[in-house]
Amino acid sequence: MVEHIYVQWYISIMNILPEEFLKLLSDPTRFRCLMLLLQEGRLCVCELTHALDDIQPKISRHLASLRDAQIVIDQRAGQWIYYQINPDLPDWAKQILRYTLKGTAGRKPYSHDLKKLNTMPRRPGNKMCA
Amino acid sequence: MVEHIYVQWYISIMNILPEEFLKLLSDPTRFRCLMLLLQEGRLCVCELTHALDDIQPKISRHLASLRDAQIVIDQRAGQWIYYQINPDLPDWAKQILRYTLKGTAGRKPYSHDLKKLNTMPRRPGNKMCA
DNA sequence: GACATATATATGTTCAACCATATATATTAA
DNA sequence: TTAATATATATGGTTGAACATATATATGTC
Repeated sequence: MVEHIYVQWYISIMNILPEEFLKLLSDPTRFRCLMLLLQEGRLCVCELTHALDDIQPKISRHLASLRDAQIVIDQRAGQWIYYQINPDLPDWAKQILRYTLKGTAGRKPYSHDLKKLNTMPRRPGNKMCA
Repeated sequence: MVEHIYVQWYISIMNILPEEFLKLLSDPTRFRCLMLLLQEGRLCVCELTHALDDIQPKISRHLASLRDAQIVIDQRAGQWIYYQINPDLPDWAKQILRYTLKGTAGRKPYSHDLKKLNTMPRRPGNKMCA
């Protein structure tokens, strides 16, 4: 007699509200993380910390808010926790990310972030993470 | 010898930053206005005020911030000032608006806003504006 | 004057930044 | 195996700045 309460959970990911989605995208730190994840697929906290040249608690906190909203998902691999954009994101949300990435093309912090990531000395998986 | 300073102005509209664009979209009031403008093309302040069922200074102030960022443009017609989405917006920004609109389909405040607008008693252009 | 819109000021709330600390895993050595 | 240490990530708690709201008032048009 109470089963109907749980039905909603199966489509919970489809119910991300545009207002919530845009709110989370509107923070520069979160946005930069998402742009990198969109291009790289899968990054751990220390990689994002290095790429954005910022402090770890800050990055971790923003990733947590993205995870709470199910915009990203996390996955532990040993010592590292990898984040990636939720593949079950509704199409409209994926398209927004895709076009925002176009908007960042050749722009100030974004292209630099990607360069910084790719020149990171010891990427995780190889011994230690910087 | 100083002409090069002014060259930048001609492409100023193309230089809207994704971070600025998303920040402005992240406010519910501004976002609801934009969704209506996207569907209706051209609306005055009193129409938006009626549709969102909110107070005029609030709507006006948010429209001003959108205008300052050149996301919308305004045009006076008698006592009314009409707003519309800037047709010179870069493609990525237009696409974002297009897909956010999809995200609002059948959602709580948005579909109601459009109904409220279309059932507005005296739309401007016809005598008085409610 | 009546209506439409804009702006000024004050107030309230949200939220990001920061520091410190906690948890978890890995590594090394005894 | 256990202990000690290093690395990776997460979270509490506080502060301050940004910003949205509300009220009042100003400007502009008919």
